[in-house]
Amino acid sequence: MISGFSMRTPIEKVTPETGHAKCVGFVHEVRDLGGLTFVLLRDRTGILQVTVPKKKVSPEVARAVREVSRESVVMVTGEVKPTGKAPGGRELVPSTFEVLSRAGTPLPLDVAEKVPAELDTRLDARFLDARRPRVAAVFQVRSAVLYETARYLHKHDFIQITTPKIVAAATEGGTELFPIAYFEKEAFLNQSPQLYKQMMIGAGFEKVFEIGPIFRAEEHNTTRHLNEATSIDVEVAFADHQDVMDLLEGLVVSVYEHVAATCAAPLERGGFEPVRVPKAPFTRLPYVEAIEIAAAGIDEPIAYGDDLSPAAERAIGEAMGGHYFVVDWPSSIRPYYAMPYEDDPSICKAFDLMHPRMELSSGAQRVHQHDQLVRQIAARGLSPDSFEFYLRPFLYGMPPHAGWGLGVERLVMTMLGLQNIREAVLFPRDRHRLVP
RNA sequence: GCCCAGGUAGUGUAGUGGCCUAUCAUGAUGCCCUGUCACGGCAUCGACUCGGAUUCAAAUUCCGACCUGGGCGCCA
Repeated sequence: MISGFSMRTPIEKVTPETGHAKCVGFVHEVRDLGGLTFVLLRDRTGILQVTVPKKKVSPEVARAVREVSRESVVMVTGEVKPTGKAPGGRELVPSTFEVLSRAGTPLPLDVAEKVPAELDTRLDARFLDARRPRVAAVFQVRSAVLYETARYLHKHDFIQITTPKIVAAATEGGTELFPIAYFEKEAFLNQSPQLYKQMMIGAGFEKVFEIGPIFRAEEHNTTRHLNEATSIDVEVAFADHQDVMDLLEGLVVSVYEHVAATCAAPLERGGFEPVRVPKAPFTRLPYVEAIEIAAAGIDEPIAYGDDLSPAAERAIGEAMGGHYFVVDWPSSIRPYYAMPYEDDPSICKAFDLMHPRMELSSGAQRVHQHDQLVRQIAARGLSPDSFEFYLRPFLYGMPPHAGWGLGVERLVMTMLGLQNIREAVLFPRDRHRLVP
């Protein structure tokens, strides 16, 4: 009878001194030498060698070991014995060996990874793929990133909010939205909490953040875009772009430090190098200097007023060698809500936080005066009437404010050197993938 | 959306008109093996995405569909 899982010993806690132990996990590998069989038992903390001398164990144990398949779930009890012949200097000799759930054969992919599997194959069988220590490490890091982000912001007196993901209209512009049926009305999945967090500035919350999903219906097909992503969104009242850049770089450094401090073991099991904590402050590179660096580094022409292409970002990233901000962007290529400089309205108080490989975050001081917002919307050829829902809070007292949005997947991806952003999501949604 | 490259056993691959009754590895199944740690040995199993065309002959060439990867655009 199965009982007492709470009494089991995590594999990383099994030492030569453990004595009697109960361990549970997956059968990572079976090596049958004839009279002697080695079963590698894996839980999320590591791998333990179970050594089975067939003539010295009970017939029931011998039969269970003979019949077990790779990746079956088993519970094993027995004596832990110190030995120099086994990994970790200890092995478990079973007195009971119970198969709790037998894995079918053949497996859709090789968890032990003697043969690699393509990402598409892996995502189709993500439940198996995630058993691999490398994949498990990614999501332990992602969890640590989210934990430290929330802790850091709470510690800085932020209020965590959650805002609707089902919205009535395209409010921010610049991207395609997913239409959905909302009873008798048409609705959309929200592209960004931008306007809601600004409303909470209008509500006097002063410092708000949200960690939540964002949806983009863009038909891109790259290693750095998702149609459903997770965004860390921050908005701060009585702050300018410099203030929120300081906050952002402090957060990024703190997140790296927390991952370095808490995820060393899973990263090592997963075959990752230890994370290297970036040094603050990050360079603040004016846009005009950025395009000069880009122009010198790439063949394609680049002019003032162009956005930075991926090739340009890589060229600048190579020159910068670490995280950096691009600041003082031309107002013409930033959204209507970015605050122009008072002395030169052709540039604005917007910024991007860059990792050498790609953009991580965008932010700005926002326009907080209703009249100015209306003018900037109109100047972009948009109709202020269709922004009524957005503009209304600005009529009744809106503090000056600034904020940013930071992509969780890109942060994890660049932190760990992942080649494809889909690796940083358990169940990614891209142009073609809707299941699992 | 545009462009490029692909689709061969469960997985990863080799194979550019006949030598393919399709390579190798891993896996699965059975047998042997008491110190493996990518265990080893023997045997067996298992695949050319779909439809059409060209040809005496197609995994291989052509057309279409579907699917996948990547670059760009857009975007974060």
